[in-house]
Amino acid sequence: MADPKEVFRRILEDGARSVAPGVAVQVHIERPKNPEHGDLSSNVALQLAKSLRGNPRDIASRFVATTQAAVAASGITDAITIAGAGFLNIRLKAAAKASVVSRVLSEGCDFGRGNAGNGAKVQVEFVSANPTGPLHVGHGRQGALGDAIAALLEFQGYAVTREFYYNDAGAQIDKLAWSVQARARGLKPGDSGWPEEGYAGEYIEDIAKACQESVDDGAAVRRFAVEYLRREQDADLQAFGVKFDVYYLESSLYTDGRVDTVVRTWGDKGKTYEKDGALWLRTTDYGDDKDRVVRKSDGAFTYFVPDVAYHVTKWERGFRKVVNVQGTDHHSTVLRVRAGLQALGLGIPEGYPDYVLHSLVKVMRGGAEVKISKRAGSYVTVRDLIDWVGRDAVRFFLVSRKADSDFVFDVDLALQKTDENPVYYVQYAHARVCSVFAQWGGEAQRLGSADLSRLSGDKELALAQRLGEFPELVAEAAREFAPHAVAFYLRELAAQFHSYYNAERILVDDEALRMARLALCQAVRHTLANGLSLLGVSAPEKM
RNA sequence: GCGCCCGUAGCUCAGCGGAUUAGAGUAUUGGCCUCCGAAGCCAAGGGUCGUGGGUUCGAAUCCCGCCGGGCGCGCCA
Repeated sequence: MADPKEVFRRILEDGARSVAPGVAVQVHIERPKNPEHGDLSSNVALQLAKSLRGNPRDIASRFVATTQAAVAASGITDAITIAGAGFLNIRLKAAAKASVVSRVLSEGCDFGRGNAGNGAKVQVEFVSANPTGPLHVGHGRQGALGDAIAALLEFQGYAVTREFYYNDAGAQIDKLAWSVQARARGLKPGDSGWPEEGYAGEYIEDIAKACQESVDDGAAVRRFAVEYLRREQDADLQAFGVKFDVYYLESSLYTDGRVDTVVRTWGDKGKTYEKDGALWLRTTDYGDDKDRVVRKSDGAFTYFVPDVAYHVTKWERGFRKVVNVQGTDHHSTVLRVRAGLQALGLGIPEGYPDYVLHSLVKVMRGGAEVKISKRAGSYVTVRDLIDWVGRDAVRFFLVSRKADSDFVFDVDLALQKTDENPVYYVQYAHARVCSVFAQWGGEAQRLGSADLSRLSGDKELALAQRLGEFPELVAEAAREFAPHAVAFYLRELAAQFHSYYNAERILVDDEALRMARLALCQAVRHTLANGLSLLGVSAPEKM
């Protein structure tokens, strides 16, 4: 059976053409919060009231009259009823509610997959940490967010590339090399002769110890340190379950001439001018509050030039959709990069690329904020979090809030193995289903022929309806780059499942009923597993 | 000072291209283990949606002011 919601939508769309010919209206179908208002509801009559200048309830009754035959033929409900200001409500037949179960069983790990992307190339750039130290919790949030966004887009039919961009050449790399050299010479942070703004973390000493290069060979030390930290970051990312397809080096943009090309093109288009010994770009032409320096008076380019050159490569590589995941502390670069791209006149759209900016992560443990770690010095690392609470909890927690709200990571909560801990609560629901199947001992394939009309209780039908929301939910989460919606959904689904599981016995003697309930449980298991997989969290069979 | 973001139950947060009585979790209180996992379930209480205006038949949702908090405002990245 087709999705009841879509059936209802089509009936109302046809109804709208007849009630209000020539008026364009988007039919929204909602699931009312109040069960007295039925299972599905639409406010289309209220929407049309404005353009038709009519009473919403009169328009609603015209809808009821004109769709009567279609409703009767649809099989999903007995009648449309009018309520309140003019809402059109329907109560679904039990069979319509349960029908989603057979769909989930046949689609399995593909349940929820969509094809909005239709194979289009998308790039998600995230983490992009410079190789000057271990990854911090902010990188963790980016990793969890970016990877989940990438997974959501893949699930909607996009060809996704996960990319990591890093600066292997700038001033901060010089500082890194100096810090390692100073350590190798026996200096410690704060000693006289320690480089100004040098890196103080313990890892600097590790690098100094491991480095076989001559202390005086700055270039060699620098190369060694960058490689060392890249390896460390990769190990952390692997422990985090994040894999990148492309690592893009900022230095390559200089060596292949792309930076020069960008600056020259701006000049050719008359977008730059000299002032105070520097070269400036007219970013104010594109909404910036002041123009920006492109080439400093010492002859070096500012960071945002290679940034723009980098985004040109994204466009040239065929990515018409690009999502950059960054901290809100970088929000000023958004306008600048877009302005820089516009100034090149390459026909790149104004809003290119998309950004998801996330705010800061505060780590709490034992009622106090944790600000330092031994390894990194001044910040808590991703590795610290994984060591404390495990990868699944870190990934689930870090995507469970919308990106632009501050996040307090409660280490003690993440360690609890109780219902207070959302990730355990969701994983536990999955493990419970698996446990039923282990006791049943039958073959899951047989569930496809279960008679779903045996599902009749309020809880099981509500659970089935909840499953039916999953495809639309993930589609919207992908559109809005909002994986937190998936985390919320999973928590609600888990709660509903636990409630059902405690209220009803699954392995009843009545075989037909048992099979129907097992089919429902299996559908829940698939949906939980699919959702968790999008978030990069495992779905354990036992806990 | 300017720009962006946030302000919803004691706490942590959803909802915000307007629409039927504002949601979830947690905390609090009271129930539920001969029976598929009590790592669970059920029930109750708890909110002037920061604040003052405006638009609308209708605003947590859209617009403006104010208050409170975060981030950014470099010829740093």
